[in-house]
Amino acid sequence: MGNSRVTVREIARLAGVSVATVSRVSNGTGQVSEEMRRRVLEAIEQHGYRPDHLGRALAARRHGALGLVFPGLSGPYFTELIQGFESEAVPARASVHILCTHLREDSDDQVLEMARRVDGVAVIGGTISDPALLRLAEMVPVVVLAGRGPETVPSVSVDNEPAMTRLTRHLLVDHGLRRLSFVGNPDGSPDISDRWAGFRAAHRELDLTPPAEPLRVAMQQPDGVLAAEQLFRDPATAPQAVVCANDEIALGALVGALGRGLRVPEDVVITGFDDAPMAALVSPPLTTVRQPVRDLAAEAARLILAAVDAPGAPAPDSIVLPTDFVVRRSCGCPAEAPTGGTGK
Amino acid sequence: MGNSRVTVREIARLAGVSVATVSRVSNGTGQVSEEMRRRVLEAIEQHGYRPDHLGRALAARRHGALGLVFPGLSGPYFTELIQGFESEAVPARASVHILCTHLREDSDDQVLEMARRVDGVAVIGGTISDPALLRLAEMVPVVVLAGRGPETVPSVSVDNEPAMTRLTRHLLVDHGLRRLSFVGNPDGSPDISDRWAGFRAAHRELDLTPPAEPLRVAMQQPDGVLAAEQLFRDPATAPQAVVCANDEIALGALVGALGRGLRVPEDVVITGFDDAPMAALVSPPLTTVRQPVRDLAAEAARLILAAVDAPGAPAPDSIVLPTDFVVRRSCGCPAEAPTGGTGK
DNA sequence: ATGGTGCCTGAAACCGGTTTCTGTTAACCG
DNA sequence: CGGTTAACAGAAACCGGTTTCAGGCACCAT
Repeated sequence: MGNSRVTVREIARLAGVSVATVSRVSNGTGQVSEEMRRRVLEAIEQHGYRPDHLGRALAARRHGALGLVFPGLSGPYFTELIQGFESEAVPARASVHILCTHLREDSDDQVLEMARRVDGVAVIGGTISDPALLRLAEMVPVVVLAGRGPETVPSVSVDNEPAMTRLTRHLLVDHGLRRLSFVGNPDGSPDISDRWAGFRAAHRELDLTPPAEPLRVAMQQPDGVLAAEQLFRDPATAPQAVVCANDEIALGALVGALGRGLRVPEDVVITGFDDAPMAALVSPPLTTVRQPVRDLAAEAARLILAAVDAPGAPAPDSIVLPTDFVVRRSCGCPAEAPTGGTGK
Repeated sequence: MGNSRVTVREIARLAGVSVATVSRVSNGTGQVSEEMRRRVLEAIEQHGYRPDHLGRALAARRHGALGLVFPGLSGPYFTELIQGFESEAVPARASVHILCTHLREDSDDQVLEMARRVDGVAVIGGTISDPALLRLAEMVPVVVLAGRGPETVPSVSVDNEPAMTRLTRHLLVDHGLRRLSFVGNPDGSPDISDRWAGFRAAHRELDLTPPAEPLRVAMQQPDGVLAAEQLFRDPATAPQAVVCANDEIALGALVGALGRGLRVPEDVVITGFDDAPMAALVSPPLTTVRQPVRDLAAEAARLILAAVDAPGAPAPDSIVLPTDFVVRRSCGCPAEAPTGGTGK
């Protein structure tokens, strides 16, 4: 029993019926008499028959799988994405394929290759080129997750730019800070690019000149530590506030700043983006922007699943989810102040 | 061009040859005359033919995919695992399916279902029941990653117990500490169970009584913060050293301790396990045990791929990789002392 | 001229399912 | 009682590949 080598024809022979009947019983489709059903179910039960996924997939011309493509895996942000995506895929009986391109030379080809094994793909913004994205979209439904693609490819993202503008404005206006540094690489992903744009927009609103360049580092805690080291090396050029592209960097920067004996927020203000679980737990707690990461990925999965089920339907509109500005102590506010959304 | 709807028969018709010849050309198998090959390649090129993965998989009775099963995704440890696994799978042209069971009721069934879509599976220790593991092993090659399964299922892990014994002995003997707390849930995974065992073994070696119970928390930074809160609430019962089951917890505990105004290592010693990138960057840097997480997963992937290629071969032996004891300042040592392996 | 040998080629079977289409049977109706 | 219809079963085609097997042909040695 439990032998996965047993096929429809085998069951059909044992139950003394045709393969069509076995298929009908095992799928609950069509009309089957009580007597036949009983005989078939008995044979299925007795030999532990389970229809082969490949045979079924070939006949249905459907893989029963969704792809998720990353540049690289790092930090709680990505694990949240995966789990949000999975939470929608699994109930839909679709398995999840993942691919980390590591921004290798052949990333585009790898993604195209993956597309031939799944029914739809979500690509993290900034992972592959736009032309590749378009070719991908010809093959299977695609959505860009956390970022934007070409006009015709739907995407799911948050209102990065206004959120970061609001945060930056808070530092400039409410705290009267002037020398701000932005830490993160705008070329690394559309998300960061938007946040950098929001950061500069807040400066221009107030007729201030934003820094010409961000401090380009990767997105993890260690990168934040290194950034702090660089920013605070020379007290003369040290910023009053470090606006980090995400919480991971901010947490690293905080550790780095405290490690150098600086007080936060008295000597330097530090802010993040994401509202990762640690953000509320460090001392001082991190002022940041909460974004619904899991929902973001779940929404992407839903979009793809819908497109798979309704082929030929027009590509859905892009979705922008709202964020919340979360004021805590690392910006210099006395305590957890009231928060408000930035969504329209 | 690029149309994925074109099939072997279509190409065969266009090139005026049989499907067998097309198949031979596209796979480079068998003997084909130069003239035929040219005609077929031309047709393939012209119509952008790429063999369908499902058809091919069905004929080969091989999915070209490997599964990776987690209890849940969290922290750098798991992202490292995924990337290590992928680094072996991708060159072998196998895609990677992931499944987070979240320790749900139907975890076992979900994993069994996954097994029908892949050629082999790696299961993180402690994710599913032993009976399920055995049934899984009847279906496809399986290895337990970071943990142990039933005798007959090969596993890949590190020498957790001796490594933790060595670290604990260092605290007890070299630093003369006595009141140690272990933070982590031994029931959560075999890895942690072994580390807890190693912790106690070090006490018994010295005729000391280890704590009866660990402080059971989950494995992420926030859990470490909460643990610190609990441990240091009452100064009378506060431990002299906090031995954490992994670096994430230790980092959280460190943040929590510093946040309460405690000095590390003067007031309390904190140690980790993993040697995550942050371990070396915090102040004080974390004394910990380095384990080759990526290699661990890569090794698991290699084992599975070998088993898939050589069906019927006896299950390989389990593998235990060595670790390194990394002494830094959080244990009270003055600076980065010489390190040494614990592997046999 | 004959038989043997290798190289190519294509028809057909196969992988394991689903689905269409045809045919049988029984029930129902006037 | 004859005719229509609905319910059901099975043969065969299909999904898109690979592989076996038999045959055709050129070349070589006898």
